[in-house]
Amino acid sequence: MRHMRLTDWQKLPVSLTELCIDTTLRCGQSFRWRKSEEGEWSCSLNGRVLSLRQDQECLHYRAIFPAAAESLGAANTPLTPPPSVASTSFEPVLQDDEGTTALVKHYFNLAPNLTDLYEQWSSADANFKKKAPKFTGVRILRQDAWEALVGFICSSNNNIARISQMVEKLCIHYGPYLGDFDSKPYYDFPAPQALTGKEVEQHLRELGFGYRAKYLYQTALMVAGKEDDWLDNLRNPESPLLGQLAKSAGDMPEGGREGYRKAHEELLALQGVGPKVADCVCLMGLGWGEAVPVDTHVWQIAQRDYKFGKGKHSSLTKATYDAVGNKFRSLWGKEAGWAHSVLFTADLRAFSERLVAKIEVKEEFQDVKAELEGAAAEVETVVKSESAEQKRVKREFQEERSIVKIEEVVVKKRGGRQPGKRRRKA
DNA sequence: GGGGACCCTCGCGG
DNA sequence: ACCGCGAGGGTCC
Repeated sequence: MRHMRLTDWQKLPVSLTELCIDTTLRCGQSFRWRKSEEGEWSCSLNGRVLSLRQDQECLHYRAIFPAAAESLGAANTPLTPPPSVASTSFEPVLQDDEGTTALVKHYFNLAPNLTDLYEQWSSADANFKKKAPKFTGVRILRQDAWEALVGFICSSNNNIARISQMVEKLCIHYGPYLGDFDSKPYYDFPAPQALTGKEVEQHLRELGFGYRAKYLYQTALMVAGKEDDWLDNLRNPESPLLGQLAKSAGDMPEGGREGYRKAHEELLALQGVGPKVADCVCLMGLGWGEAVPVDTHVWQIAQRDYKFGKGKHSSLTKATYDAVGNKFRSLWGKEAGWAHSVLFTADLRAFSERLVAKIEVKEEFQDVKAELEGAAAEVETVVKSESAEQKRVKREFQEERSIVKIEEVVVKKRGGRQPGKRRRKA
């Protein structure tokens, strides 16, 4: 076991409309972030564990580093030396923190002004204008392309909870061990080479990956067999790797820029990568803002709000897929994929933060109950008038309820008042 | 280009 | 209580 070293909290001024990590880290972009009971988000990233909190004004962050970075991957890791010795053998704290600051700014893609972009998309599209206000601060992350590729190969015909578990298993079984913190082991994301062993496919099947086991193994083989920078060479030059210089990527035709189309096409050659997964990797891993992944959710949005689903585009064929992307690109422009993610998030069932936000403001359990009764009445009327939406609304409501229950537990733990009746046997 | 099959897990309705 | 069924950020053949 190797202990890890914790840096001090640092902060970056960011408003919640420019970045909301509670939304952004849960909306199915990355499947690795976890939120602790204390409300702290964490994820292993670039050889460290990054932790985050956010308040009205700032994003607060700190990192946990392996105690001896130079011995990473060594078979026989030496025991951690005593602190007096240890402090001299590491990089200086200042340097670590500098690196973490740059990583945070880079990973969260903080350069574009999201408020301005929302403004543009709203003036171009009444539907966006209607839906977006409850989902501000949804920002496309600049994830590692390989990690995005793996995550989205796992995503096919799957749900976010299971995808997250699968990705975690990959890190635990194949990722580099970073060290222990609070007597828990941490692992980074595995490189392609780590998944090329002959036994990998069978092992992943045993771990519950299903048919995606083969996709991951085959894709790892293919990527590992190419040049090391193959994937990163498909990046948008306007969105380069950390520390590299940005270059223009040209004007954008309806079908997207040349570099985007090239990247998309190359990715399609990989196992388990179809048009949707390729677009996810282009958008979230390679910095192509015009990539619009069309999945079942987006397809439903396109039918419900953008007049698809009839005539030539009655089913989601490849031609329809492209038409939906083109429609959104012509509507929202070069960052169409960013706008698409806002609407996608607004449609995600897992999102019930409207209620939770109210609870936090009120802080009173009785008020929450009143809120719930009111919500219940609302739901009933909706159900009566819109039978097509009946199931969806009901389920959404039930999920909101379950979140409220979690909040109740928190209130109780804090020594708040008891709920009284309605106690269930555990 | 359409339509199954595909791994697995969970929630729902009978 | 048990079971069949469909859906979950699709892709392959």
